[in-house]
Amino acid sequence: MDVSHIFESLNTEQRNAVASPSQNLLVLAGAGSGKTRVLVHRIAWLMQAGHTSPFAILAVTFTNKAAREMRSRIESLLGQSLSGMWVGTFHGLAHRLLRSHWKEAGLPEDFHILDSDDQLRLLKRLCKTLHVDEDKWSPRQCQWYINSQKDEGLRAAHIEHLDDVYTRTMLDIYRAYEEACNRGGMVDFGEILLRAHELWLNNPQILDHYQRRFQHILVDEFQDTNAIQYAWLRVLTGEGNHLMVVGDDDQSIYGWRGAKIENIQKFNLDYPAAEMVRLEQNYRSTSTILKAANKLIANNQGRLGKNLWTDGDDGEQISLYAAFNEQDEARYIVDRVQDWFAGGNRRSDAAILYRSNAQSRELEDALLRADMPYRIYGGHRFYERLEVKNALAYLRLLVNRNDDTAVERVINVPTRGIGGRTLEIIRSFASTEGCSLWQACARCVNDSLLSARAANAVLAFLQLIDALEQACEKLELYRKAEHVIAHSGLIPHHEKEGGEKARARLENLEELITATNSFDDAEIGEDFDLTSNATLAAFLDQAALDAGESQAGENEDAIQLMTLHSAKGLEFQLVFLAGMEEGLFPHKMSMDNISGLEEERRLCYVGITRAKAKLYLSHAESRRLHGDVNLCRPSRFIREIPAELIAEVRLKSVVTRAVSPNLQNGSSRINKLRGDIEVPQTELSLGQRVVHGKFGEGVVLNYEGQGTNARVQVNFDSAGSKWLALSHAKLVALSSA
DNA sequence: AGTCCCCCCATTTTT
DNA sequence: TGGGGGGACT
Repeated sequence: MDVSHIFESLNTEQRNAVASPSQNLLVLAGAGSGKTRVLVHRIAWLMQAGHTSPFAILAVTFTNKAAREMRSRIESLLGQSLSGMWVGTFHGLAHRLLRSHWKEAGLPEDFHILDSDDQLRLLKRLCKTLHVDEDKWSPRQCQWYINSQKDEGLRAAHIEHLDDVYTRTMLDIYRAYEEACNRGGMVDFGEILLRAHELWLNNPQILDHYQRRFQHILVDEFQDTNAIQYAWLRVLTGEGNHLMVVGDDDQSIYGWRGAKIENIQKFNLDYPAAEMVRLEQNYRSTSTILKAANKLIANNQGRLGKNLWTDGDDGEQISLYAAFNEQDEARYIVDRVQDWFAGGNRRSDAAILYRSNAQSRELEDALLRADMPYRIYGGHRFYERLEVKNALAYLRLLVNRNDDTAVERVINVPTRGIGGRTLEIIRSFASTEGCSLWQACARCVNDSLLSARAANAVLAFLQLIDALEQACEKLELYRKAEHVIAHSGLIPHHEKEGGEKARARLENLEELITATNSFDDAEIGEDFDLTSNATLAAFLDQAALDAGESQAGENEDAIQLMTLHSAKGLEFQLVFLAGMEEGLFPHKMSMDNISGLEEERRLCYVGITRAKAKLYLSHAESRRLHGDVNLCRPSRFIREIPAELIAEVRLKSVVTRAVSPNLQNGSSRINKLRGDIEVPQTELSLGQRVVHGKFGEGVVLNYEGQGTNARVQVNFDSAGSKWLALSHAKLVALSSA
């Protein structure tokens, strides 16, 4: 068969990777080097040149979005549908295994998935029951502890009873949590991976089956795998399996949630004969941007090593703006975006990236003032919104009455007179009898364990769910959703909140119906009966495992705002890295140890390499944080970029920054370059008339503090009265004429 | 049961 | 500075 079309658009290294005969292959793919392309073409190559059946291929990604994109790109390259091929996230694939082999995995057939919100609610209740001192151990902390242990592949029983209070307390809760999950048939995200791993260890015949089946295993974003994901892969890859992993150690930015950069750095230790292919040619950015990225990341130790290059031009210099404060920074950025848009470009080709979400507010304000459409990524995901989760809980009860999480959630939403006291009776009945909350409800009503009023209310709830199920029995999935939302009382309940909030909630409920309507059961395969409970259950699983991409206003031409973390994998013509300040980026929580700092540096590397044509860096000399003003030094990352690549921006003109090697203090250099704005501070006195770069002219009203802490209050003619840090405000004294 | 107020907290986020 | 959660009060 002619397979030349698979190679046509590839460079030499990409071809080497795609057609590699090695059993184990590590593709070290720099940013913008065609990583997904190589994966997609490799699969096409396996199928067309190697006559590999799609059934023999397993492709793993981290997000559902990446999985969908990969599948559709392979399909369009091959011009055929790939229904037999397993393409999905670690969680999605592991979940699929558990559904097929629930018995061997020690799960009930109707087990359901606990998302992080459900998990937290459960932990809150457990902490109460166990009388854990909430001031010392927050449920959030427990959640973090349990999830990190599971990420490491550890169950409570595996952990040593160290003699410190922390471990002991956490273990008590972990054990109680495991027990509750087992009793209720609940599985959290970490548990999905853990069980899937154990499934193979405990059932050699099942493992053998999948090892035989998946001759070729491909993993994307390998630098993000955590211990349990890696262990799962290790077990799956037996004697004869072929493993290809693609990743970039320089883009590992999720160490804080368990990702092990060592997995990629030490790949050749576990797979000794592994071949390594480097993809270093970059098709995204200008040479200037790549040089900056290369130099920056060279400061990290223990890298596999890689040097990005391009055929293309140098492009524009990187612009650096030293803002007076965060407002000035935002204003500057918005001005640049307006110029860009006025120059005939699309707003959506520009992105503002920042380290922490709190930074978005100031930027939003400035964008709003400038009447510039914007879109913020992140925030609550669709399926995690309160109203959506409420509706899903009702739907879950149709499938499984014994879903305690769902009962807890909606037994009194909307309010039907089942208060804390009643619920407490039901809960304790359930735990002494070892039955589900639903069963406890029914028996408490029958055995008259509740007051007449409470009993009526509980009965009404039970009857409501039964009635909903009956009405839904023969309906298609989206009709079910429609009916449940309409008759659960959720609409008036959320309407009552009033205002914009209520409107948004009702819209989301509508959106949920749309989502059920377009739910594509192709992914589950065989079962096409849209009215079956199985279809509903499959939808609910998908809702738990998929963030729900749908975002409002997706088609509007808007500038993109997001954290550096969520920018990974994306690219934009124009990129702003805002808040390049010590303590913010690198963040103060991560800068006191080498590994934290190096991860921050990788994050910066990710940010820089998002830019195709033009990169702006900015930092504020003072920034309001948690209410009070902080003076900020420019980020060390700015200094790690060669000075000749950077053009410093001043208010009215652009000057090229002088090349001055190895200056220890970046800000002193900056001040030197701005010598013309600097002013001897002794000239200021009360009543003195001054001019400020941003606020214009004003009169000194007051001052306090000394040295670097000195502040002056100035009453500006147009901007009103402000307190300014004297060492940073760059006030120029005017003759008092 | 619902509202209001106070106190505490404050990186990054996917599944 | 501001949002969320918990407790107390109506």
